[in-house]
Amino acid sequence: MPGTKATEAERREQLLNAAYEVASRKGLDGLTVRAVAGKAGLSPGLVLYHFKRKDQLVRALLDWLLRSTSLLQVPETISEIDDPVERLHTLLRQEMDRASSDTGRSQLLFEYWALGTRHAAIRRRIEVEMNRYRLAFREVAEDVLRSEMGRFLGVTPDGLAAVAVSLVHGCAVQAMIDPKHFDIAEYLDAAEGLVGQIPLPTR
Amino acid sequence: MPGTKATEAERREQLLNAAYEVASRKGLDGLTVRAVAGKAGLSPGLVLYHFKRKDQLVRALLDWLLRSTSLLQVPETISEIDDPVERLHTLLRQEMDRASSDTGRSQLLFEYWALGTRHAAIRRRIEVEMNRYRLAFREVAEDVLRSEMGRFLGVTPDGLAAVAVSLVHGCAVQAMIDPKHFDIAEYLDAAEGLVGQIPLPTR
DNA sequence: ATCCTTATTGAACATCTGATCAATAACACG
DNA sequence: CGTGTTATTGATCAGATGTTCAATAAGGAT
Repeated sequence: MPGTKATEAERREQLLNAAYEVASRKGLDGLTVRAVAGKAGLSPGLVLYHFKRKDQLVRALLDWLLRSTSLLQVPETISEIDDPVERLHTLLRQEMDRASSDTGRSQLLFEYWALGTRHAAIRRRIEVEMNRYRLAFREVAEDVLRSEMGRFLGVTPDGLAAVAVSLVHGCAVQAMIDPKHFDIAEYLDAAEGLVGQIPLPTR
Repeated sequence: MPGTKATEAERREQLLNAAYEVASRKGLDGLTVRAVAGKAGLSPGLVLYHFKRKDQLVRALLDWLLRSTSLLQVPETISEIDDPVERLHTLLRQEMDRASSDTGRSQLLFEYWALGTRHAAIRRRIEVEMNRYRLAFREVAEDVLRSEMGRFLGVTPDGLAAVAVSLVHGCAVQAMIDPKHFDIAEYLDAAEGLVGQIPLPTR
């Protein structure tokens, strides 16, 4: 009674897509072997044939998530900007917009984040991603500090990068939990106003 | 075979204490009726006698958590500070220190936060707490903007307050997930350096 | 002492979960 | 066409979990 076969890669991808749909609707709690199988129109046994245990499916879904949105990409349009402060502004703006629009994916990543608190394997995966993210900001932060040495006394590139990361995460989280009281434009203005008080382009 | 009785309030408190111990060790996933009963040395049936359903226990534990650390308290030592910028600095420092030291409680709150994404009742509870928190910062933020009008163009009190909240949460989260790469002193300096570039007291 | 309310117990039930596995058919290959 | 490999199925198991409930005793009231 088996159905048509498929290559390992194809089936895994199909199952991961199903897993994402399930998890993004029902959360990580609702992510069950049977639910994934059902969503994919396949049998429960098959899910565990391709992912030996459930936690391997959960980890694979996290990898899939991170792969399908490599978290920070600095497009040429940004790296071409001359003024470092304005470059940081633009980068922050881009990331906050993305984080606060992509609510579905952000929610799921948020759940993984909380899960990482207890499960070392998940935590490690998130650590490296967070590092990658922070380092991308660090480069721009270095330029900012170099170009305006006197202004930021005692501020290190790492510190500034960590703060930038917080601003993005904080934006995503507040937009997720309490969208009504959260005005993203105001938030952006405040964030940019802090990181170098330069008359902003008309808004 | 029943054991000694207790008043409703006492038993609830005892069970909530047990629930906290279980949840802070095993996470919200590990928070099970039997585990709570076991930790309290009572029977599983009794847990559901006092909290009719499990999700009521979960909600009660969240209330208990929030009650036992009313999230932001502005002590007189802070409200007495004259300079608004320095007042904001001190408040930020206090909150970041607390958030990054109290890791156990912070972790649990973080899990509730993620849970709120899916469960409206939890989310609402967190919303009001987040509002309370943000409003406390808003007052100080207003003073800062009033005292240095020219410096922060286009920055509103709400925006600045939201950013301050992000800085605290971001600090807590980064300290939780990746304590190795997270230097809190650097982070503090960077955050303070942004919120008003004033020569810091020697560090 | 006796009664009555009720807090407490622990067994039992129903459900859901991850996991196992023998049976089966799809497919590649000779 | 025949044969062997293996992807697929679905029933099944074992364990955990939330919830119910009859039985029981504890403690206050009379």
